[in-house]
Amino acid sequence: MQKQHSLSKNQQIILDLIVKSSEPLKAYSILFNVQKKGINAPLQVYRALDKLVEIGKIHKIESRNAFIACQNSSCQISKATAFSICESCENVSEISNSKLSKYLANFADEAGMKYNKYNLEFFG
Amino acid sequence: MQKQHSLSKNQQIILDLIVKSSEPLKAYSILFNVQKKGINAPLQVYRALDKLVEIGKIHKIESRNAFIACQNSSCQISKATAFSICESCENVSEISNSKLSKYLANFADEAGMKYNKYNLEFFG
DNA sequence: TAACAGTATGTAATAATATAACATTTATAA
DNA sequence: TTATAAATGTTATATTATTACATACTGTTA
Repeated sequence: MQKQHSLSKNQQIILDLIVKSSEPLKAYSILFNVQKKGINAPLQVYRALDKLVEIGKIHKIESRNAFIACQNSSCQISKATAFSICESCENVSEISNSKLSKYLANFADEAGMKYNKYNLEFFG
Repeated sequence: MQKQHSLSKNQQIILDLIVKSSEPLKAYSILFNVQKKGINAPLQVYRALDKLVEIGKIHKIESRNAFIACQNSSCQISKATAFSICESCENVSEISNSKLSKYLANFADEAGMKYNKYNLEFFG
C-alpha cells in the first residue's frame, strides 16, 4: 500500500479548500481564499488545479468553469465523468452509476469508433 | 410549413460563418471574421451566439469554448447534445445516435431523478 | 554526495473569454 | 398605431486563462 501521490504544498492547500466546499469553486474564488496562505497569483492556482485534475483528485465542470472534488474514492484519473447540475440552485454532484459508465465506456459511434474519455453533464 | 425563426441580420451573418466552417469557431475568431460586415463588438457576437444556441442552430462545445453548427437538420433546441472530439486534430462532430440519446434522455440517477437536458463530450 | 532530471514555485505581464449598463432602433402583433 | 418584445450599437469592465522567464525543491542514481 504505497502512497499514490504526494501532493505539493500548493496542491494540498487548494485540494483541501475544494474538498471542504459544498459547491464547485472557480479559480479566482480559490485564489482569493488562499491568498492568506501565500498563494498570490492566478498561475499558481491554475497549475495546482491542472495537476489535481490530471491525477483525478478534482474534476472541472466545463459548463461552469468550476472545480469540485472527486466524490468517488477510488478514482485515480478523470477519463469518465458524469455530473448532475441543478440549474436553479447550481448544486453539482458527481454521478457514480456503473451501468451508465459501462454504457458510455463501451459506446461506439456509427463508424465503430470508440473513445477513451468522456464527460457528461446532466441539467435539471 | 411556416418559417420557424426569422433570424436577424447579425444572427444570420454569424450563423452563415459557423455553418461554412469545418471546425468549431471561437467567439473572438468570429468577431474578427465579421468585422468587415459591420459587427464591431464582442457583445454583438455573444448576443447572436446566445440566441443561435437557444434556438438550436448551433451548439457550444463547452470544453473548447467554441461553437459549431447543429448537424441534425431537425434539431430545434439544444436539450440533448453529444459530440466526439479528436484530441490530436481538434476535429469535432456531433453524434446522432438514437439509442444513445434515448438512453440518456431516460437516464435516472440512484435517487430516481431524471434530467431534462444533457451534454456529452467524447474524446479520442 | 554530486550531478541530474523532473516537478513545483514565484512573479510580472498579457491574452482570451464574457458580461454590465445604457441608449436607441427595428420587428411583431394586438 | 401603439405597445411590446427583440435586436442593435457602444463603451467600459469583469472573468478566466496563459506566456515567459527565473529560481527552488525532490527524488534518483552514479
